[in-house]
Amino acid sequence: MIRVRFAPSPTGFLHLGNARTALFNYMFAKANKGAFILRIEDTDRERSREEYTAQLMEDLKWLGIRWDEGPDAGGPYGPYKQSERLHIYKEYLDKLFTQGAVYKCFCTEKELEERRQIAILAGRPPRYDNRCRALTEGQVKSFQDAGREYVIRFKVPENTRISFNDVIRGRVEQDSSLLGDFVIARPDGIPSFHFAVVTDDALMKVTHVIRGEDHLSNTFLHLLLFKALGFEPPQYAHMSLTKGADGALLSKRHGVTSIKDFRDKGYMPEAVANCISLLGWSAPDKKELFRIDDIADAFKIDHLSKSPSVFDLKKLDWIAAEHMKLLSAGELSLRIAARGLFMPQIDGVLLHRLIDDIKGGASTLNGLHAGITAILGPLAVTDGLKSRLSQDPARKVLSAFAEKTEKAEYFDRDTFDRIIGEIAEENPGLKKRDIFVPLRLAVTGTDRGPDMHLLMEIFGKTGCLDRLKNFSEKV
RNA sequence: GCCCCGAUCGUCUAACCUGGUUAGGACAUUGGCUUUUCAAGCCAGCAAUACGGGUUCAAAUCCCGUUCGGGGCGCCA
Repeated sequence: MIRVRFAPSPTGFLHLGNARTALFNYMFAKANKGAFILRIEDTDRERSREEYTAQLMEDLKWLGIRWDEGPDAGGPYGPYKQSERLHIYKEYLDKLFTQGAVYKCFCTEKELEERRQIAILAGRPPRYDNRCRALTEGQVKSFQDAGREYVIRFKVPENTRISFNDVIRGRVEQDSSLLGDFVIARPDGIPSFHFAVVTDDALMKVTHVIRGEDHLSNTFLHLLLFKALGFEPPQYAHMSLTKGADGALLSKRHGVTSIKDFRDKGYMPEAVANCISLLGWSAPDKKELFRIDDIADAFKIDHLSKSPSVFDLKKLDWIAAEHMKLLSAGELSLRIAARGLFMPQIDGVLLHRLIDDIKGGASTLNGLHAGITAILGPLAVTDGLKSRLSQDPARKVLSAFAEKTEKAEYFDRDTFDRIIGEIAEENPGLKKRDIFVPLRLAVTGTDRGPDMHLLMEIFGKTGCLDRLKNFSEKV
């Protein structure tokens, strides 16, 4: 049985890049009928916050990602929060001590930092120099007696070629001599990322670790730990990272990048998920528009690109508009209502026709809602509008239209067409656009929008005349 | 600095593994059509194998180097 996990640390909002990692893990699990585990990596006590865990889970669910095992769902290998697994790490840490695979390091952070700077200046790799590894028992004892704090470091074997077969990248290798002895437990006994990850992946029987390329170099350390602990390592798949338009890794300064941001803007979850799945991956049939759950079964992990990709908001807007078109007006108004946005009070059938007419032009629910209210809401007569309509032929068209409409007994589609036809006849020089644009401007305040027939139907005879009158009074 | 990874249109990508394509698609952009403006839709155009060697009858594809980009070298994850 294939088992994968997504292991975020609750130090902020779920980011587009992390969401993408979660999504690929989810799809991989689904495609292979495996299990998807959510594990919260909250060993950084200073930065981890409980509310971020809740937010993380909410964002994941919003995107349509469900997990089989996790802090809330439970599961056979829990607990799924690292802060609740401290006793487990302690057990394995003791084991490593017994084996002599680790040692106590009394270097202070300040010392370490100084030596790091010196190393960089001297052109040496800024890694730990392993000096506490050589401490005698007596030295260790006297340090401890003096009450000095210590961390636990793992003894990296010397001159060993570490290599593994990455599912996406193929063979990857490095010489262990380049690696310094790394910290696996802090003075308070809390494990470091490396130690917690390896222990948990092993104990949770994770078969495939799908994560960002930023962890590629860490994998060498993890492999060493797996070996020391006597566990079989999982398969690794390191995905390319996502960058902003400037080529730098996607971060807060690129603007809208957290899942919460997209949600707040009114993007629909299926569109966001669709869009980020296209970063570094393409569906076997080359389709670009889909719902994740519809294509997940065809997901192939080795189809992932090795090179980083740039997130393009324009493409998201297009995908989002396409998803908008796929939904019915009824569904769309439900979703808008669910956001706490109010719709103007007009006939439901007409409203739905209006939504169907303009939904393809919007990328977000907020945008769609704004479009609707802009059309139906009170008309703001701006100076720009005034200057465009206060001269002929616009002026003439408007007064002719008002006059004829006033006289008309009915105000339906045919009547409207007839009136337009008459105005055209009476003003031979005018193109149809010369008639429609002023009319649309006077009635809706904008030169773009849905079909005029629909608009006239929505406003009705009196509505139209009121709007025209309101306008002429202000000019 | 050292190590690891990568490189196809402006962007996302297909073709790479298993050498032979007019290097395909999508977004964006440009033009046209349609039209009840705009949008949408439809059609068309622009646009790429980073560079240099090698292997081969043949290289985007395999190999080496250069350049460029990213990541890592934390008591962050």
